[in-house]
Amino acid sequence: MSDFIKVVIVEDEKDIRDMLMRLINDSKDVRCEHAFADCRSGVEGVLKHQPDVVLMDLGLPDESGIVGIGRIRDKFPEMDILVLSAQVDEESVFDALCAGACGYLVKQQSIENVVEAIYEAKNGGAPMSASIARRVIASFQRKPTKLISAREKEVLNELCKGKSYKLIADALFISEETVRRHLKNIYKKLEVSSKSEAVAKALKEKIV
Amino acid sequence: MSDFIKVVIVEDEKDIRDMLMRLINDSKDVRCEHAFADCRSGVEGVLKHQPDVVLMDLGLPDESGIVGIGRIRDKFPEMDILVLSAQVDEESVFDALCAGACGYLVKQQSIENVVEAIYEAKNGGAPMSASIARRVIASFQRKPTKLISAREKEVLNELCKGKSYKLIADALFISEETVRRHLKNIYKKLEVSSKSEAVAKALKEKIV
DNA sequence: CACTAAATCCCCCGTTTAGGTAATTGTTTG
DNA sequence: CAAACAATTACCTAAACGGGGGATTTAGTG
Repeated sequence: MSDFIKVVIVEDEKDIRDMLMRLINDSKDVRCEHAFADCRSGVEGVLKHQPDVVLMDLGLPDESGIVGIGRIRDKFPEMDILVLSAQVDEESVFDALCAGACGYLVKQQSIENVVEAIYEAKNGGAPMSASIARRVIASFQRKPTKLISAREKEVLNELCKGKSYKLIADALFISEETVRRHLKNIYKKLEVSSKSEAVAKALKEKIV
Repeated sequence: MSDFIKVVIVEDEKDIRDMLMRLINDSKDVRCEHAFADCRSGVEGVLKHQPDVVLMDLGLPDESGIVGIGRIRDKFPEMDILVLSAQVDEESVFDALCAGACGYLVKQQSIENVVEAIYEAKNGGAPMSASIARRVIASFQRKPTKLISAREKEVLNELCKGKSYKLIADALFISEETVRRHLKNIYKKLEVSSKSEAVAKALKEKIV
């Protein structure tokens, strides 16, 4: 067993791949001996060599790195997978994190810090480029929804606990009829037509 | 207008407060002239002095820093609020982020890096102690739920779109009766008894 | 002061849903 | 191979729900 942090790279651009390898192997405590240029062989290589950390690109020629992350995750849930991508769109970021990445580096911003990020990942952290981190945090924050009134929000809140009309009525000390009326208004405002739809929308849009 | 990043501290322990102030005022580009020892006066001070960054403790004598964060957020949504707390429990972390914090530093781990974190926050980042960052990221990942079968997961998926039995049946090319049956099983497994409850649970527990 | 919006309560009616019981067909797995 | 489980369909009933009316009170706003 070596003392090095073993790294595998999956990245299609040869220049970047080589640069990453050099950056890593010039640093102490980390070592990269295997790098792959597409997703399928990358995943295969990762499963075979079982590194401590994977550096994963997203825009790969054969299939998205995101599905690769999922595959690796299924086999080795403890492995640290760091995304290193040029893509900064909402969907790529969150899909990658949902798939199991433990960090997300934007190529343009953080490629020189990749070794530092590897240390951080091994240290139980979650290295992210600043802009990514901010967006991740922002995703927790409720967006201000003028549409729904305060009282309606309370009703919606109870609804999201899965309560029936009757239970909501009890919780808010109003009649079942009033709950029904609020729900009608909420449905109109959210453009939905059932409790489950309303709950789904409310939770996804972080209204509650 | 000064060129300094203006910082206000809200922290009840005098020793820490003083140390933070020294750390900040010994660094360049940042300056702290106001510090408060409880939440209410802290919020008041923040609203009055309108700093660029707020350093906020959570365990304050009068009320939780979390409500303070919310109050500040309501007035100045663009202000960067950094939590600096000893509390590392799940609830404190996520409540603080939901309330509007843009970063979370664990006192024991990151107090020396507080100035660095302030720079990072002003730079559009979201400074977090390593363990916090990892937990934030982990919260995106679907927890492996053996309980629900693959087919049931599909049904649950459609359910989370707010569909009726009939529409789910159409979407999955099965009879309404089968949908009903799946739902019954899902309800049992999730320990719920209605569509909205199931949707709420599925989305909150990230089953879908 | 009139107007509006929010919150409250009421009725009706048809549809949807939840829970019970039962049965058939594959697939997986010990 | 038998047992267990997943997926499928069926029927019945009472309760819950969604959409359609209408009404009152209070608070805020032009």
